[in-house]
Amino acid sequence: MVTRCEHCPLRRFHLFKPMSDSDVKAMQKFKVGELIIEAGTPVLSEGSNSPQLFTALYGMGLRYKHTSDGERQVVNFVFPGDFVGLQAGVMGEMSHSVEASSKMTLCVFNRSELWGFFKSYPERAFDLTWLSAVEEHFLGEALTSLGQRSALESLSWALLRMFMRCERIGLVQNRRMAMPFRQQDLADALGLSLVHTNKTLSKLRDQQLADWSDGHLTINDKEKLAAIAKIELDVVPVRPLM
Amino acid sequence: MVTRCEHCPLRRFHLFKPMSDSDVKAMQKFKVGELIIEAGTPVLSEGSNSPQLFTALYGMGLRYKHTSDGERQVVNFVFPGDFVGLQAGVMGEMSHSVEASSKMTLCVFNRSELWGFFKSYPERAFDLTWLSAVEEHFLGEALTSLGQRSALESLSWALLRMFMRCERIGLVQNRRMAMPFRQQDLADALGLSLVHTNKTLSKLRDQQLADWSDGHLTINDKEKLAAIAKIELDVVPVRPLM
DNA sequence: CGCACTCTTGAGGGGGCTCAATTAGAGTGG
DNA sequence: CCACTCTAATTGAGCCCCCTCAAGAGTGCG
Repeated sequence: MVTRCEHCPLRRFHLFKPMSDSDVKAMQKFKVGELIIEAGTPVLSEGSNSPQLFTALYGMGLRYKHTSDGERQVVNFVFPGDFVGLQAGVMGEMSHSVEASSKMTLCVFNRSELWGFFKSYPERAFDLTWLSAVEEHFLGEALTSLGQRSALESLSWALLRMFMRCERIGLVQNRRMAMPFRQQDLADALGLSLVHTNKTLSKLRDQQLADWSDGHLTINDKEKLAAIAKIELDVVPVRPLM
Repeated sequence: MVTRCEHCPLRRFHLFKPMSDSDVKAMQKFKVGELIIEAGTPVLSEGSNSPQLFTALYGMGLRYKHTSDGERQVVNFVFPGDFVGLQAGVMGEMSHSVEASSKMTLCVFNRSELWGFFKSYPERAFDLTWLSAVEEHFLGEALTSLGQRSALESLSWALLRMFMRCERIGLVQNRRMAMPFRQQDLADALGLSLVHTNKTLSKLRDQQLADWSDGHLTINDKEKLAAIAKIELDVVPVRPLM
């Protein structure tokens, strides 16, 4: 049972730029199916030349790279509405891997049709570039977080960012959301050791700022957390949905 | 005296994806002039909604963000051939600022024509997306560098990256190139303190690995430096030139 | 019940931070 | 031509945040 784009459950959220009817039709023509995978399954591999592109529909995952000494850097997290595989689509291969952290459903597109898609639907091509720019924006922010902030600040930033992203797509109920990642994932994202990540998370819990345990994140006071993270609360930019 | 795109001095370098005649004509129609600025001059400001987009033709600059506590994070460096302002073009505003570190010449494009450009030249639109993906790739690498590497490794990585980038566009002569940045710029890029950056640069100099002084960078043994930086030597990806 | 994975907590050491002072070079103006 | 200023690079001293090593506890699974 494949969801048709006109019934896409994500479209209604204001996080996404509104789509015209012709946008929706274009996507429906481009979409070739759905992929359902279990937690822990790889979606795309670094260096691979995948024939497919995806949009996350349900579930969460992470993007990561391997360094030559076997370490892992988590580049970003994947939430519903995120587009996956653009690099392979235009550059020919992925510079990072993507893997599911929970059970995921992804819309599948054929990479071979991407070029025709660009020609036929310039508005959507524009949106794809936009999306890429949003991604770049986010990485720039992550870089800043990593370069300038203490562990407490970095973790506050990361948790709050994820929380606010998920709020916008209806995944937060009662100030609580599912967070299927491991502490190691967040540590690898922020360049911290697992041990120190754990201790800092305890600190956030003790101070009642953010409680991440049992696979769920609870945030009661976003203002306080934002003050520590040194970010504004109103800055989840609107982005296109592909 | 404005350079016409068919005489663009950058096109001949293999760093860039070859351009077809129609590509060149498209760019010539899109280009509205050149901007020449002195070192220290801002090109684009964070949050600004610039009416113009640029491609660096000569000179170097840097991209940076300000954090709410007044610190500065250098996101990336700008070299000839880099496209500047894409974020403003698609998202409506820049998420970082760009400023010249040396005297620069930039090709100028009108942002208002970007949308028409996308419709008229889908190949070029595709290339723009590609470029954005390259940028994302680079930021991912930077994130890894910052998150996983020691100061010595990070600095080796950064210097070697810049050196190899400039080699590809003919700016290296006799293993030596102009490097108009300040130590503070590099420190802010890598999330290091100025003091420690300085001491680590001395170390690289003592070990005869990389000598950056008097505004010039000399690298004699790329292999050794690459070993420290933990990167391969053959990985400056081909990218489109806009 | 043993193995694997994740989270947790303690102890000790070092890489990179901050504070502070000096040197060198480039203007600028009297 | 020299005093004054400003910016960039340099070097020393002391300290702390975060790292590594190590061990233990909780949970799910074959």
